[in-house]
Amino acid sequence: MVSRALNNKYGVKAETRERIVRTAQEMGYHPNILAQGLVTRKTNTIGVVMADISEPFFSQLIKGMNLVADETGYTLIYYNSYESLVERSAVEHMIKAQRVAGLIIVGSSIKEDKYLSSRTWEVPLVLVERRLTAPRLNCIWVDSIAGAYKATRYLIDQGHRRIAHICGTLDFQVALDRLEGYKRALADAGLPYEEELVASGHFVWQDGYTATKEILKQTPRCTAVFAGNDTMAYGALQAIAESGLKVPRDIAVVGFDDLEFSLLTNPPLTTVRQPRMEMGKKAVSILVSILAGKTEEGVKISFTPELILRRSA
Amino acid sequence: MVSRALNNKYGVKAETRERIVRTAQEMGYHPNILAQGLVTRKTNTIGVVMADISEPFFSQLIKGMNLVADETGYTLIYYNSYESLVERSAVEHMIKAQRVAGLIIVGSSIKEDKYLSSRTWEVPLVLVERRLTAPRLNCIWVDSIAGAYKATRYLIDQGHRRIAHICGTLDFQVALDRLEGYKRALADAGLPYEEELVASGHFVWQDGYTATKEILKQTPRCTAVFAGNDTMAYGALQAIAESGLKVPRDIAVVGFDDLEFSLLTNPPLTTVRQPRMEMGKKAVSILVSILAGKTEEGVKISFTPELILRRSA
DNA sequence: TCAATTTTCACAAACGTTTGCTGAAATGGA
DNA sequence: TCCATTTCAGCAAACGTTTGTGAAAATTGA
Repeated sequence: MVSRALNNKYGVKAETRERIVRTAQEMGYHPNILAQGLVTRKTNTIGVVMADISEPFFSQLIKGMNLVADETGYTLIYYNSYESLVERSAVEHMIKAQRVAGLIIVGSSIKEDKYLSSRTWEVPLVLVERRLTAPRLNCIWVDSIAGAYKATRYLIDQGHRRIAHICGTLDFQVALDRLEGYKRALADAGLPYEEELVASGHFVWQDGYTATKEILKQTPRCTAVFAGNDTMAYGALQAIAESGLKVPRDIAVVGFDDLEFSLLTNPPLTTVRQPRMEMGKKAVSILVSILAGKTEEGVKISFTPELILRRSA
Repeated sequence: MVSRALNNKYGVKAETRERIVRTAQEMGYHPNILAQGLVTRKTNTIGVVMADISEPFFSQLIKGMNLVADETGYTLIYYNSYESLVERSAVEHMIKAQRVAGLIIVGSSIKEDKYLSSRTWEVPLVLVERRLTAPRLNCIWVDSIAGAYKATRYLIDQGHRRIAHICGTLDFQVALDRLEGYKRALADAGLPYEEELVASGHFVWQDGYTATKEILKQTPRCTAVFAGNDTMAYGALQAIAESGLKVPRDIAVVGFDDLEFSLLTNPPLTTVRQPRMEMGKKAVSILVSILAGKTEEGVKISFTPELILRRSA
């Protein structure tokens, strides 16, 4: 019958199938996706949960996800969990009400770890920017420890001895990891870890700015700042400029992420690049592959970040 | 029965309804959205078509749309029409296959005008950044003519007499409008319109950069550049900096859009602000209102942009 | 108390697919 | 030619809702 013909199932002569497909085309037939979902008990919808879709960090990630979703015939729906804790209801909602086939959760807080790990979800979960050990959880992340190590090591190799670090919210694994990478690089170079050189922010411009202002008051002054992300590095650049100091002559600055705008700062920002579009693509393709039964759950993929040398360090 | 109780329909005693709702809650009941859509023949899905979701211009727009969609119980699905012409199939696809209840199309090219205007669509269409007269089409746009007029006028008032304009792709109404606003301001001030002071780009950084490099070669040199959007203004700033000239001392620069980064350029960019989040909110709320039958189709809403004075002009 | 009216409740059809099942037709081998 | 096997076609059930319809129950007015 028609359904079997269009879906390439058994029991239809090739010639008949072709005729059916052709006339369906002519009649402008499009299957009703709702009826399909209802009877097959699965949808072609993937839910994506992230903090705030408007943050520049996410744009390339989203683009990558959309690209692969288009190719594979899946539809993405986005949910903003502005405060991380709301994420819980977001997850339930997407699974229960929206009937998503799978879920991608970007950059959840470590506070959610038990929640995410403790149960087996009705649908496969892909965690981006997280590395959890729970066997059913699929994780994709950039090795932030290695990235931070590279950045710090580079500064040390350039002769810097007092290197400040503005780390992100420590509820997030990436912030912890970047701090860890910073510490290790220091330790490996035989440099002391000085508490007063580490400030904490929330990954936003304002915090990078304020933290840097504080750090600049210290004597002896640091000669380099490694920011936990590019946005805070922009704040650092601003604070340094206002202090009348020159980057990189007086102070070097290194960021993390390599946002598009980092090419355009003054001076262009040396930073650790995360392959954001690649990660987005990977997140969807892994999930699709799991949904198709081609891949076992429990995928763990780590990307290695790259230090991009520009003029700020 | 249960359905009527949960949906607040007639024929259910208040007390019974409450009991039903309560037990439904206890049982963790969530209605199957597909079955609902199937029988009511309508979905709670809104399709959004734009050129490229990863462009910074769209982020606030998306945020605003998501915000209102969440509130009103609608789900947004995004489609990137990388090349504008692909938009056609995108529109068909969303209506036919995805069964969207309505469609928001952001920044379509004027080449698509006949296509969009010529027929009455199965679902309501909201066009953002466009103003078309077709009676069934709902349009939301920023008055780019007024915005460009304000920007140019401001430069004139500051004493500039040779003002360059880098306009965007002239397939887009906003580019035409901004050029028009520029011309009108010139005319009103009794200044000549000089062709060689107008360059054309595609709204991207690189084009702003290249165009400015060219313009700077002219003698007498212009003393101000009005860019068709902020991204091209960033390119202009870069080109000017490389020429050894100072902004705003030697050349003033004004942009259009007021992207987040425009606060962080060197110097911070004077620009025409578009209320992007507001527009996103409005787009969805209008559409929802039309879908609910509360608003007649054919809505035309124009926002007035604001000139944000910073240090680049 | 009884009829008229209103409220409540349950049944069943319908939405547009997929898919198991059954019988018919075609094909192949002897 | 006939039986066994394979291929094909179509019927009907099921997915989980909404909603029209009609019966039963409750309420009202006289």
